[in-house]
Amino acid sequence: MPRAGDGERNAAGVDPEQLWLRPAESRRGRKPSFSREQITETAVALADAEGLEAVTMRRVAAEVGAGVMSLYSYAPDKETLLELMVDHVSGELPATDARTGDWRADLKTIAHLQRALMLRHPWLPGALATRRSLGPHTLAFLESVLAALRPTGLDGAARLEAFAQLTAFVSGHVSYEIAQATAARSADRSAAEARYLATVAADGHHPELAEALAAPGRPLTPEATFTRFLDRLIDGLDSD
Amino acid sequence: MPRAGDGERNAAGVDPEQLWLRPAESRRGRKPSFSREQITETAVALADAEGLEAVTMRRVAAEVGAGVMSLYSYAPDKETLLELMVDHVSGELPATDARTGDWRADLKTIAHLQRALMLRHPWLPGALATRRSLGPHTLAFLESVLAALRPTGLDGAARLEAFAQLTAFVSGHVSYEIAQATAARSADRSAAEARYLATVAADGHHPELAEALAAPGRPLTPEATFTRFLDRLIDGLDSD
DNA sequence: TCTATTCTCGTACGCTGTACGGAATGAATG
DNA sequence: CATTCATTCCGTACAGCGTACGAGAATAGA
Repeated sequence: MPRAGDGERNAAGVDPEQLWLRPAESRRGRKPSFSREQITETAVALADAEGLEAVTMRRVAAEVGAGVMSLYSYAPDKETLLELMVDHVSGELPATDARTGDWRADLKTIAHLQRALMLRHPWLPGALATRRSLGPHTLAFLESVLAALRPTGLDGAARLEAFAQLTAFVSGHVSYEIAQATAARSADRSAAEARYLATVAADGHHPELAEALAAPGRPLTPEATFTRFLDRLIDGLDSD
Repeated sequence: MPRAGDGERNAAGVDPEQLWLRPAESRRGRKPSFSREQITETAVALADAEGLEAVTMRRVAAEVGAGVMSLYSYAPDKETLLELMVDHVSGELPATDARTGDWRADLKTIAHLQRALMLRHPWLPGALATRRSLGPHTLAFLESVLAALRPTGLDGAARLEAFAQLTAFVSGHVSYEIAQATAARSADRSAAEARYLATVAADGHHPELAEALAAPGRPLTPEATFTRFLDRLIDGLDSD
């Protein structure tokens, strides 16, 4: 399972049974004007376009064309809405049940798909850092990763841990990748930072930093770096 | 450098030159009643005791015995205060300049120190997920890791990236570790979750999940898992 | 003593998530 | 058909957040 908490006090959230196991058999009462799907999709689109911090209840409601408090008929709180968003985009991951016979290759393929998903939804690593989803799409993905991990010979707990570790790795890498890209894009900020680092490097107390900054080497593509670290991680997965 | 951003709109922060390069030569004017150090330490203590979300400007001010707005004489905004906190605790990392001659062992030692730091300050992974510090302690630590990485033969950019990747890995792992521990501690929540997962596992569509949950295997200590993944990552560091 | 400078902090504003409760809706019941 | 009652819709309100503003207090140099 993906990680959660991150040192904050346990965010708790809502009972997963209540959240995910609802055939929704409301016979009586007023007909819903919106749908959970619709609201979730709107929130996802908003996060894609303007970042996770643009996703406020008021903003989502406005975008959907509903009153703010109407959202609370579809999700008990904002935290839950975020879980719905995470699970929703997880549905974009194809259920690659076609195993090639080489589990390492399979896992690498999966990780690259996960990376692509996170690049498509740059808010996803940030959202995953503080919560996890146990929704149907997430569980389907978990299921397929567990299947891919079967040939490793790892036991149950270890397979679950490997899944968490891989997700955390991809998430961490994409975070870094995005940070680099946006830093390069906002010129002022990164220029000030570069000047500051140059100052520090020139003080004589940071020779290693000075050299690392001076000799950048061939610029690796993020993709290449990702692949390299990923391969290390996966290749060593079944040892001991 | 550690990661930042996490898909959120660039939090920006404040010019690092303004922040970190200040001999503070105020001759005239009223004497400060507090100090940046004091405020930072208070905030760290608060986060240690009650989590990162307890660190509000009002709360820190109250704890310090100052008015809320007085904090803004010492840090231009909350984001900066968090950077100060991150750099402050980074000062607890010993500058292990004693290299053993085995760079892999050196890096593993460093990573274990980092993990211990994060376990001591459980809010740190969460804080690191959205920002990074370029303060003196952080840079000193960076310097020592770069030195340890020198024998790998990686070029400048690759060494910086390796540092970021290692930090992200440790951070990710400790997040997971903490989440597991706190989940186990809050009985209600994890019981509901276990029941839900059991339901899902029983639906026939998640055989892998069912088996992974059923056959937990010997319970690995977090420490052991950490070491195992860390070793994989570091052992493969110089290949390409 | 006067003046320039700096720190202190009460008040206030706009933002957040969401509790509450009344109005609207519509299926089930009498 | 009238009534009941579950359900959804949502305006209002509240506590809490980060922080802009500016008035007052303190201090060093002139």
